Amino acid sequence: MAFLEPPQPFDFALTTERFRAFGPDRVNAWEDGTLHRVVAGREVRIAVAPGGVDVEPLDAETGPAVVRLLGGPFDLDGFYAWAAGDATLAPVTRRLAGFRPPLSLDPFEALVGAILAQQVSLFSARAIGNRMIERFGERRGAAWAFPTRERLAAARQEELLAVGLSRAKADYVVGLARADLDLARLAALPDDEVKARLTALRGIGEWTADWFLARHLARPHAWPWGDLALRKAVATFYGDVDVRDAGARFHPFQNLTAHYLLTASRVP
DNA sequence: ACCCAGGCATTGG
DNA sequence: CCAATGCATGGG
Repeated sequence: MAFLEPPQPFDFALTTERFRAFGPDRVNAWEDGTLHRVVAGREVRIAVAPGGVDVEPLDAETGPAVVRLLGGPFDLDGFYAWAAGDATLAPVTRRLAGFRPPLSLDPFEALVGAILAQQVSLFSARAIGNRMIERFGERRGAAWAFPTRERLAAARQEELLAVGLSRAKADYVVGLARADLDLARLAALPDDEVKARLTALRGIGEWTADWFLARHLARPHAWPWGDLALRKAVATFYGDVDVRDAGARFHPFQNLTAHYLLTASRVP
């Protein structure tokens, strides 16, 4: 096992909590305290180590991917300094010190995962997603590679219904897979342009686009104000406020604020 | 048997 | 701009 130090501060248990919170995850598989994840076709194992993580195999391809997976790009120091001025957020950041919101490594995976999570509970979405991954993805050790865009572009609606998608979501997923849109190039565009390109697709609304900005592109200002769980979390911490407007209060750390409020409402 | 859960498109005001 | 409606599944 090779040692890798993500940006500090860093807390492995808090950062990986999301991979365990909603039932088993075939793509980010948790087994015996180790996170298993397929990167570029190979299984990578990630375990806690003093001051960082042990990664196997660690090379020029897996290292940067693992850092992103563990939320490396987020500016926690800046966030904590800013949050110290907010009487509600300050204790939350102290309690969750070192929590880095995990990032989706692949844009197609991020969008399909968000589509599956629309409207239903995350436990339900996870169960359906796991069945979809087992049918259309490929196993590599303890983890599964998420189904490729090409594979889902060729999927028949009936196959997707069989793993539990609604007819509408089956159409959304196949439509996205077949769409004439280079998902990797979205990373070069500003937030509102990314949202415009994505919401032009059937089945992708503002909520889905906001989570794509937040969890795949790590955009600091992403604020998924329509999210039901975020609405509850904001109500818990700030009372009866307009969640959409409240985003301005958290500028320029809306994304980290959303993740910290959500995790704080989940983790004792 | 209900009811709700980290939405969206469609239809009709 | 806003309200109502159907959607498929998992967990309580």
